[in-house]
Amino acid sequence: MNISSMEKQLKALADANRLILLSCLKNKEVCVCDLVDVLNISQPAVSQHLKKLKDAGIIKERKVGTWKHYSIVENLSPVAQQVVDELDVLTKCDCGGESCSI
Amino acid sequence: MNISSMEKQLKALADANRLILLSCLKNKEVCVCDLVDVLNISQPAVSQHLKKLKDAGIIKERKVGTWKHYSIVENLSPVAQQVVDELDVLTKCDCGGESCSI
DNA sequence: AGTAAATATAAGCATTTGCTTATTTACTTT
DNA sequence: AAAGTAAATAAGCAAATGCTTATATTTACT
Repeated sequence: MNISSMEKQLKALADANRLILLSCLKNKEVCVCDLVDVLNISQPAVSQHLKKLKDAGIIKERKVGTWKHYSIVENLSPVAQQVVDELDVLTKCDCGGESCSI
Repeated sequence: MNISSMEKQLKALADANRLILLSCLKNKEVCVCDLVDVLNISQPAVSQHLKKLKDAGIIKERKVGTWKHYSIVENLSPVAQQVVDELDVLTKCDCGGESCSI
């Protein structure tokens, strides 16, 4: 990987809120509404974080009606994979509530 | 590793100039004067980048007279190690010139 | 068609970042 | 001691970042 695409991925990863989002997404698909509940920031802020992760090729989205389900891409770069591996799974955002039915 | 120390390391790594510095330091010790020649930025700017990498626990310094030699720490965190592994060695900054004798 | 819900985008603002030039510190050499 | 060199620190500034509120877009439901 060249320096500039590595920089882009690292910039996307170098934020506590985005790392928490990735902890939520580790091993599962989660919809935006549930991710919003995890962080104490507004819905647009979460949306902007997700966009940054998506633009860096770290997560992908799947549209399901009005909802959007995000998940970590399959073939992550070695660096991004290592970051995700180091994160603890955050079960706080497991689905099951009435708000969202994955 | 917890989220906040991981964030600090990633922030230190998420910059093209600092990645280039790490490419120079890969496998060897280099003095500041030679690192300054590699990047097209001022000496103080390089010094600030090195400080950020040092504060994140990624590089260390060794004082030799008036010079300071920097190198990558031995027991790098898994994430930082993966980043360094992905970088190509930059031979441009190999010592040998008259300015610095490591 | 009209309303509601989920998400994205736009605009604005405070903080952080990365650079610059100027200065300071520490060491070496004469 | 005085002068020179290597590196760090200080101060200041433009650009980038992360948040906010407001608005737009898309889909679902009645």
